[in-house]
Amino acid sequence: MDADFLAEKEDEMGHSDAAGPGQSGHHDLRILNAIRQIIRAVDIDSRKLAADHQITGPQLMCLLAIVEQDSTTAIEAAKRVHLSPSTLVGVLDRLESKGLIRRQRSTEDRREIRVSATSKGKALAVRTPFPLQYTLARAMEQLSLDEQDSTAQCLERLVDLMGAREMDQGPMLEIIGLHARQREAKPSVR
Amino acid sequence: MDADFLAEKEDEMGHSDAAGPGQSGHHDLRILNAIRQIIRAVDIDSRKLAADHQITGPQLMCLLAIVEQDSTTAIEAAKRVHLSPSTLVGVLDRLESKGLIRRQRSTEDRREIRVSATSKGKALAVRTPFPLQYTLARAMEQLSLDEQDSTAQCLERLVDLMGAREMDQGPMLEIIGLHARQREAKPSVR
DNA sequence: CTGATATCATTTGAAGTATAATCATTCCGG
DNA sequence: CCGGAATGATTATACTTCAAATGATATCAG
Repeated sequence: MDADFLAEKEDEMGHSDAAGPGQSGHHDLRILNAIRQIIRAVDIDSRKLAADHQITGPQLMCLLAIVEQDSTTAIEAAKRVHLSPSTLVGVLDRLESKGLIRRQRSTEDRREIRVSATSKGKALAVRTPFPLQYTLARAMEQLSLDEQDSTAQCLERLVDLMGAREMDQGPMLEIIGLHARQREAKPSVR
Repeated sequence: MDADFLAEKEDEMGHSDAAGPGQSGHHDLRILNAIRQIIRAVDIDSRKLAADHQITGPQLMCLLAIVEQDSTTAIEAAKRVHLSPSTLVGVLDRLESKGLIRRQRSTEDRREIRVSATSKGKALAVRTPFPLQYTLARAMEQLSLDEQDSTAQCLERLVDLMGAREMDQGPMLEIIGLHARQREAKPSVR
């Protein structure tokens, strides 16, 4: 499989799980590789969604979050869709220029911008299918419900593990830790 | 979990999420949501990698693919790293401007550009761990080998189902012995 | 040989994404 | 009340990513 051409290098570097000589060390790289391909597929499909419905995946996600709440602030919406505020601004710009949302400066706290969906935006939100991109949807069709569930769990756990880490520690600390690991070839068993 | 705010809407609005009979329900949405968070985490980590090693994740992936082949064309490299040609050009531009790779017009077929790593590029490729981003690496550390494997299988199956693989059944062999070549610092250009 | 077609690399244009810096406003301690 | 810290939104900058259009070259049919 494709990941192998990188996995080999990993072994040489003495990275993680040195448990299996020559074999077991490349799970993480396999995963990264798979993720990159999934990223690409999702991105490509988002473009198709855009061609069909004049709205991209991320835009639809944001619009749905806004419709759902009737009115929110940018920061609040950003948290909801797991995007940074600055990213969200760009998405909101595009949604606004399409007339799907509205921005109004809050009267109480003039720093805030209240964001709400226009009737056009609400209509689109109702009419447009979920931002589940086509290829992913097709892939899901081929899985049993149990498999879908386990796939979801698998990914969600990954998200948990990644997210939980990030909150608890200073970024510098974790980087230093990783550097140390490079040299030690420390067994990465939990 | 965060995916709920969308799953809820689904029920409410009677959306049947392309995957078929209503009850396959939120699995796919959970998955899409998880994927988006993973995308974000990988992206954020790529920035940390860049801060530490002056090279981003995608750039390093491309550089590794180039180093490994000694010399290749843009199209060939693109297939190898699962990127579109137009995407690759940008990455190559940055690698070239950092002096890590070299571009030379092929003499036999003047349409082609032979891409090869400079000694500086090779050195960096050997020295830099691998493009496994930090947060993902940490997440992996917390999983048993079995869990890592099942996670990898899970993602790879998804990739397979999505058909993201059909594009590249290219030659991914003769990779063994990559580091041997790297260590020898053999400059031979075949 | 010539014109049509295919292939390779690149450019163009657009979107998504992040961090860091900036601007405006609010809040709060003295 | 005032000045600095905190907060919300945005801008600036940079990178990744794609499809579509372009330019240069090769290949092939006639």
